[in-house]
Amino acid sequence: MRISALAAAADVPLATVKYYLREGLLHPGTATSATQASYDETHVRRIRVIRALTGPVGLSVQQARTILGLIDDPGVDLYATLGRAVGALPPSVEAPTSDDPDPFPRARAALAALGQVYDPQFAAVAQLEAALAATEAAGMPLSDDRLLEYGRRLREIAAFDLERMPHEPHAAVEYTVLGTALYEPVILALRRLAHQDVASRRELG
Amino acid sequence: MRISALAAAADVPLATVKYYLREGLLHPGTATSATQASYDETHVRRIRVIRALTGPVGLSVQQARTILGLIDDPGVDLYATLGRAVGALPPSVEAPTSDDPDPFPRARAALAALGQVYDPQFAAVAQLEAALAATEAAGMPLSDDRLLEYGRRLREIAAFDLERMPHEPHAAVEYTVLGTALYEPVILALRRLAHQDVASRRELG
DNA sequence: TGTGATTGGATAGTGTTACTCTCCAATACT
DNA sequence: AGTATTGGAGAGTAACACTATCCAATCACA
Repeated sequence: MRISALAAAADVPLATVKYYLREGLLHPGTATSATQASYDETHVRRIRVIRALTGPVGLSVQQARTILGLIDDPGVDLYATLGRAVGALPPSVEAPTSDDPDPFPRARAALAALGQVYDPQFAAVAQLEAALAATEAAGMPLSDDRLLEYGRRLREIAAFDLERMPHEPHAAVEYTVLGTALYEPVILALRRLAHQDVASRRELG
Repeated sequence: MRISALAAAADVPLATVKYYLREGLLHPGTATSATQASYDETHVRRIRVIRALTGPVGLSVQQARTILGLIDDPGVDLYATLGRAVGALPPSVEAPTSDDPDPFPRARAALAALGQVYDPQFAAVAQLEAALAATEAAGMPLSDDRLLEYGRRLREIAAFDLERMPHEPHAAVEYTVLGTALYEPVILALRRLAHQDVASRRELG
């Protein structure tokens, strides 16, 4: 398959395929001559993953490159790999100043209330802190009972996710990293739709 | 309070306050002379909401303007207002061609499986369709049991949200619109952290 | 009452991002 | 033989969220 066939198969403009190659999101084809290379199904699949990540998931090309890099070449430690992947996911928050004795007061309190263990280095802690700070700044702080409700339901979802994790290490990384990112838009859409469903039932009942 | 005091109180650059005024995200102060206007606490709060929406929630200035406009001036119909608000939230998906007999096959099947009623005009339907299409394109389609699990937990969360909705109409709009947007980053962060917590318990146990 | 700072407002400039366009010489097809 | 397409490089573009510069009209204080 030549580059124009690849572009057609993945349904993206040729110039965009060239752009992904240049940016290192897409692995080069195997060169068959000085001005020709051939591409295969792995390239088509890769482009589809790139579009999924930069589209619904909302990643920048830079973030997508990081995520894809982790899948292609995961470290030995699945936990550390997932940590790096979560750090690349939006919302990106900058690391706190290292001399701050309590950089995440809201997140710390919330996780304590939930009884959850966590690694303060994990990017999601800073993300939770920023999200909680935003709710307060906007005048709608997260109440304790809401935190408990959300935390409980999301832990049930997380437990389900982990039950389905493949055993083979490479597949596990791909499942975990892509599953974290790809299912998030589904979760948000389902909550928005559930609001509508619950509201309509309440009106009628 | 003059404009520089407002900028200091809300902790944003003065030039940015002027930008928000120009873009219509922030209501003008009351003019006290040809070159002076005075601002109050409502302006400070508004800027905080703007920063919350354009920061952790990840809205563009354009999207934030739409959301804020709906809160300021909601229609008589809460349902329609929420629908418009959800349409302004990312991920933005374009409306399907009107002559397509079945524009949302995946979302339709998913909502049928969940037994949920929905309005096909509701933007979240198109968002769910795009999110499901992305999972398939990336080679990780959402299985039926996962859909059921996610749908059930999110409906529980949605029911909780609605229970806490204020009765006064204006407060209800603000709660619903801001609550949908502001709590989403919290939900994603909590899922990411729950993965870590559940995984660590599993290893130890 | 002078005088330096600040104001609201308008206009233009900046850096980033995700493409998109244009060229090019070197093949490939017919 | 001649037209078309290729991979690759470079520059261009449009949108975005500020940010900087100006300006004449006040204002605040000495």
